Amino acid sequence: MITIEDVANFAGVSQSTVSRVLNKKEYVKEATREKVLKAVEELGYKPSRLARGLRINSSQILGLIISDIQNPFFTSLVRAVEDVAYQNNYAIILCNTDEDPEKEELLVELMLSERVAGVIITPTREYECPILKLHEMKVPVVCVDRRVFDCETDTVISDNVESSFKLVKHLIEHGHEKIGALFGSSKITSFRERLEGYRKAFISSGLQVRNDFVKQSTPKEGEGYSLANELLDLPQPPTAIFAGNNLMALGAIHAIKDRGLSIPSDISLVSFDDQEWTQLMTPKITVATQPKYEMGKKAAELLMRRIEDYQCSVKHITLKSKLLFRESVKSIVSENL
Amino acid sequence: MITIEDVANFAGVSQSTVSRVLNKKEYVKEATREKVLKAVEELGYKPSRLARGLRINSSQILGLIISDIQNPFFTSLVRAVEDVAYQNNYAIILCNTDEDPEKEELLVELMLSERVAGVIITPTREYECPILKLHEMKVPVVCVDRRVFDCETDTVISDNVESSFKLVKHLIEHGHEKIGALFGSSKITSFRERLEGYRKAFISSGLQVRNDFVKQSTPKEGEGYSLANELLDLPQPPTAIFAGNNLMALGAIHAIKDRGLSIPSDISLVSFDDQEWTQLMTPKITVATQPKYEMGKKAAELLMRRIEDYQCSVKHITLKSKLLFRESVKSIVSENL
DNA sequence: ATGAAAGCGCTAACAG
DNA sequence: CTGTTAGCGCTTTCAT
Repeated sequence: MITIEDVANFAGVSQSTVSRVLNKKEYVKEATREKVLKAVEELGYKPSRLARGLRINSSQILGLIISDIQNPFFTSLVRAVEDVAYQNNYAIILCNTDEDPEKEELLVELMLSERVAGVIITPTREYECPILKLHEMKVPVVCVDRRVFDCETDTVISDNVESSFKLVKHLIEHGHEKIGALFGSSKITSFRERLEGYRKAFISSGLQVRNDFVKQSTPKEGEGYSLANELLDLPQPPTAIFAGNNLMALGAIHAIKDRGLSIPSDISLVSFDDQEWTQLMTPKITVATQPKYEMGKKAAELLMRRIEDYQCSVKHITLKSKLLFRESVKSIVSENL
Repeated sequence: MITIEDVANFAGVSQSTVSRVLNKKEYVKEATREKVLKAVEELGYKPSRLARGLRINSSQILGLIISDIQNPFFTSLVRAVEDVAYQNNYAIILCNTDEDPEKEELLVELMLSERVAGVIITPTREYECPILKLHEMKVPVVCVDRRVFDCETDTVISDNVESSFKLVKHLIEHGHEKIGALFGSSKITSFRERLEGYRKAFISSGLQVRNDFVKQSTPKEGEGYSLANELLDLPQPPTAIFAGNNLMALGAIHAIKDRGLSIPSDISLVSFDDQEWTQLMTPKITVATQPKYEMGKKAAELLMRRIEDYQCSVKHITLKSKLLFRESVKSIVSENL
């Protein structure tokens, strides 16, 4: 492996000079600059990012800690972060928490161990979050998709309360009053906010929220399936289901199909995120779609900004979701007349 | 940040001793071992992976270079690699080539720069691949999903020729002779092999392969859409389409829908990978599904093995796909009678 | 079984 | 504008 010393010798200059031209921080005479660049080229020199990192106590790596890369919502987000990271000559280390706070903590420690330049994270809970450790070590952090209340952190989320409100309002306007809801834990702010939107929609319509219709668990497909079954097993089952994320929606759909029921004639359904299947299946599913890529991009930009200036003011960005009204909601107003 | 020196001082031993107990390579007296461990615990010491990496000239990081994380096929693969990597205390750096050989080369250089312990890659082409650079530097490499002919490398792929053969044979058995095919470039071995399977199916049935029915381009949805349109525009369009991957299938489906045609009554379709939408849409799509997670897992295991012993024998693993015959193929044999 | 010391490849004062 | 020098935090001989 060829080192900075080799380059220096080859070019007949000192290591510092090589370092200077490569980091283009200080002035170097044009002639020597060219000599060095030629040596670099000739020798095919690639700086050791490890050595550099050790010296400046920070690697050219960003940590990206998400719930699960297999959730297509996060996939887009990851891609966005990667795109801006690579533009800025950062690599990214990707990790999944699987919504497990202990795993999250281990991963944060990994990030510390790797001396990453910054981390983007979807925290598993709003309090007692390991982000504090990052703050202690002055590692730039930005939260994405979810918020955290232990500390002040740059954040990018979508308008959960509002999109959720609109989705449920849409159901209510179509005559639904018994609306089952499937959410992840309320310790995850996105779900707490969606639940809040759900409640607000009821209240604003002068309706009572029935807590037995609100089911919460791990926001995965399997849980969506069993919680939907619990709803369907109720003596007076809901006429519509509001799924708190795309995975739970998938579970709910399978639960509905497995009972031989159909959407929307037997039961209506709304959910989040415009996955391929939501528009390919019959009926097309009504969803609120978050600007996933944009969220990741903004988060990465906020992180780059804070890496440049650790002291800059904290920003909270809320991006708007788009409502896509499709075919999965049946109007049952006539039945009430 | 607390260092190994702090731990040594706290425990009243030397740095070497601390290093020894932490790397558990050499014998240390039980009593001192405990003292050190207690100090580590007390102080909350996290070794700098950067410093360690610099010293041993290799980080505890694996490089994972894929086409595009947004392709669900790769998503599962990535998850598998991550799972075994973390089990072995490695982190992973994730990158997308977008099928661009230049980008691939840059990414390989990044890996070299980061002194990753090994890399798993889906090469963008079979020859002139930057894997050679990795070999030069004796960095362990394993190819996944695709092969490479420039050098001997551990490889994990699926049985592309065979699964492709079966898929096309299935179409032929249902009376289809005009079968359009959508593939990525033949420089990508998986597509070359799938094309080979396609050809073999024709030959084994005593049929002629019509080259104007074989379309190749970037294996993305957009290209799938336009190539499918080219096929549909033919004076004698095919009665079935064989899509070379899930993205191109999606494009083809949209092309078909946009023309007001329907599957399978107007045109049959088969493809790869059991994505959610393939079984949620009507009709359910007949596919060959590759053991994605298993492929990633095997690849990661091969890599761990080669990291342990760089000289071990090269392995080529081919995993079996499963055929899922569903509703997207119409029998047209009767029409021929 | 343990300590002392050197050095991995780089950057950043500090001189000049 | 450029060179000298001193580490960053760790592992690894080499002694003892």
